[in-house]
Amino acid sequence: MVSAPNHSIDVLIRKLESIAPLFDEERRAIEGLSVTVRPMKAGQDLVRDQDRPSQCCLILEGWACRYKLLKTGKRQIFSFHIPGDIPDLQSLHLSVMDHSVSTLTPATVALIPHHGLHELTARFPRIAAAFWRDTLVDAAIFREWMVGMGRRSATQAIAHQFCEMYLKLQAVGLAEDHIYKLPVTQSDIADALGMTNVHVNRVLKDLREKGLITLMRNTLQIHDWEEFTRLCEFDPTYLHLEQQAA
Amino acid sequence: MVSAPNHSIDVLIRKLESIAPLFDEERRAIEGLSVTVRPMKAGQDLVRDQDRPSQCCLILEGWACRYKLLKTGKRQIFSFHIPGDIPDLQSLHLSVMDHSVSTLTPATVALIPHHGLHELTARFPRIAAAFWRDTLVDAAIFREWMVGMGRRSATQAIAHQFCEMYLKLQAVGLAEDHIYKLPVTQSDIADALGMTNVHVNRVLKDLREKGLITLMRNTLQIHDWEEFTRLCEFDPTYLHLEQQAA
DNA sequence: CGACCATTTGAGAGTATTCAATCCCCGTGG
DNA sequence: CCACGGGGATTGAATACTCTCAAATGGTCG
Repeated sequence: MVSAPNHSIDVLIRKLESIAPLFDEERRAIEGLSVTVRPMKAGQDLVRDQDRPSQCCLILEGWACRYKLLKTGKRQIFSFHIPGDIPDLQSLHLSVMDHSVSTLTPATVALIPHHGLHELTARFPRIAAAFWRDTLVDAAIFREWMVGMGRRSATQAIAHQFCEMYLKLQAVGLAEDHIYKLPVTQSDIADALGMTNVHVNRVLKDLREKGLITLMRNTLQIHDWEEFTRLCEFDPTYLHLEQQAA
Repeated sequence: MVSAPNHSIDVLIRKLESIAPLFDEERRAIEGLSVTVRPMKAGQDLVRDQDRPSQCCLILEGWACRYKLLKTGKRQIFSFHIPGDIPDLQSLHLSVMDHSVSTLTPATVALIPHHGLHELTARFPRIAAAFWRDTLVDAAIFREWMVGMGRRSATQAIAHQFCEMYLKLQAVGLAEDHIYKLPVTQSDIADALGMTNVHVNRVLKDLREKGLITLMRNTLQIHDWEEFTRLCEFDPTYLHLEQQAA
């Protein structure tokens, strides 16, 4: 754990500015947040179910996920998170965690105390609105995952997941040309989509054999974006990626 | 469509006060919102996918749901809504709807213009925070539904759904003694849980034969709450029903 | 090289779906 | 008052998709 250089929080400013433009004063206030930067190993919990956190985790590098474990040991993953995300932003208003957050890869996170965020959002309603909007997009993604689990075939669900990941990564400059690093295991994907790792493996094999994707050493390439999105009925509206007017 | 008597919005004030206490000034400001009360038939859309609404719908009476239709005609229901809910509150910050909202029963709704809500939340950050918190609970419920679809057996998923509905209805005084009116079809339940109506029917039959529930003429009774919640591993934490301190 | 984890493959079992057909309840109209 | 009509509920039989259990293969790091 080291003291934070102020620019570590730039990734948050960029994220918020992708939601709505910020005034200089607002930007300075965000830069003034006191944060603690912490390196993490893969598979470490950032927050646990039933915790009552006093800080939020901003991901600076690496991937994380939100998940819940059932008594039977089954795991359901709710979301994947990449740099710029604050997976536990909800703890600002819901005191008890109803799920856990953990890293999927080695990662760097910035811990931001709640009181700093509370002051920030109270002083700057536009920042509060931007955070709120971010949690609404989060919820929209949850809904789309529900569609995948409830009403799409396994193939469509996985393809849809890959499309979503591509657009989210592209939005923060971590992907282009329909190629990206996918540093998660097939079991992670299975737990996200409500399948078994065995079945995920078979679907991936099928997608490869049909020439739709290349996936090796954690790098995914979608060969024909148009065809791929048609296959899984991918409509990016729910990601609300277009810049929101002020 | 008739002009709104001010007290029609009381249901919203009660809802918000169940989240966080309000000052008199805040309460008066909410009462000052101009709203339009509209009676609806069952199965009518309140908002549609791709719409750009300029108002939100507060449910005064009846049930509604959020859903999305796939090109194949399959439907996924994301949530059920009861009096006091604003199912499309997200439209305040996300201009384009990524899903639809419709009534499930005859209903009364109050339409509240966005600009009124924007002014209200800008003037009263505590009200904004209460709304935000409400959308966070919404998202928590989405996550729990994901667990149901992804990692619970059909029986557990349905039982869990019934437990959740009971607590939500009880919280607004519409249920007690583990009995409540469930005015939705088996197909609605199926579309909510990602199953077929046929399978829902078989699971319900099984729950009845095991003496766990009584369900007739849209009235559900859970015989043994303790046993029932154990059966489906129901933990109400995710509903965040405890009163939040100011 | 060995340990460990992830991926891959096979075979058999189950759960849920599909496609119909029938039943039931309730409101409407004759 | 009762027949009719329509939506929802119920049931059956065959099918399909996914899971479970197991074993083998492959890759990476110390």
